[in-house]
Amino acid sequence: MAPQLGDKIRELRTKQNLLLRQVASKLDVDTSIISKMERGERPIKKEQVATLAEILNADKQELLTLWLADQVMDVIKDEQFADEALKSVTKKIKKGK
Amino acid sequence: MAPQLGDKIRELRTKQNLLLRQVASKLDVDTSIISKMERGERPIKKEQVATLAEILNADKQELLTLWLADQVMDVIKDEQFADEALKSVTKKIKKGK
DNA sequence: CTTGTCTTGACAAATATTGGCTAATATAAT
DNA sequence: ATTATATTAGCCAATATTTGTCAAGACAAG
Repeated sequence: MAPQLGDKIRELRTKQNLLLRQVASKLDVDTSIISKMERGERPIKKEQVATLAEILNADKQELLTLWLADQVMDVIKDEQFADEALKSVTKKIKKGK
Repeated sequence: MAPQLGDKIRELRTKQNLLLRQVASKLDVDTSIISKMERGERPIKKEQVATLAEILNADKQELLTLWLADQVMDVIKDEQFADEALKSVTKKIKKGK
């Protein structure tokens, strides 16, 4: 199953032997913030995702899609009629909105 | 296509010849707020949807589903990879999250 | 022109979000 | 065990967003 964006970022970072503080300085935020982002404790801003893709040499589109999926999940988690609503939205956007 | 929640509410209200201020008082908000809710200019709170279903003798589940679809739309509108993200989320929730 | 309904915009108060700091906790090496 | 480095947790202040209230405007009916 598709991971959450935070998991993906941590995976990319550790595979390249980068430290939190190294990524943090490039992203210009405190180390603790990145740590929280990776663990899903803090939301990640869209522009930050793009920057992270560059820092980590990752596919920007892939990360942005994960990011968006996280946003959607935030909205529908714990919702009883999530499936119905998703279906309806899917239809709607296929028609060019 | 499924209407937005606001449209549906206005439809229900006018068909029953109810005035904004009548619904407003039952919902305990200012008239202007309802007006904006119906036109999608102000977000509607989840609890308010349930109350509105009672006031308007509508199906609570239907309204809540419309409400949720609106929430999702807010997130994905203007997003390039909306379809991809939606697909992934749909899969994820089918597996019981 | 008066009345009633609905809409709109401006404003302030309340709430939420954000990031930084610092201290605490791991983890690893010697 | 001590040192060095990495990560995480908690709290605070600044900022942004949301919220409701109010007054004024638009519009139609009589």
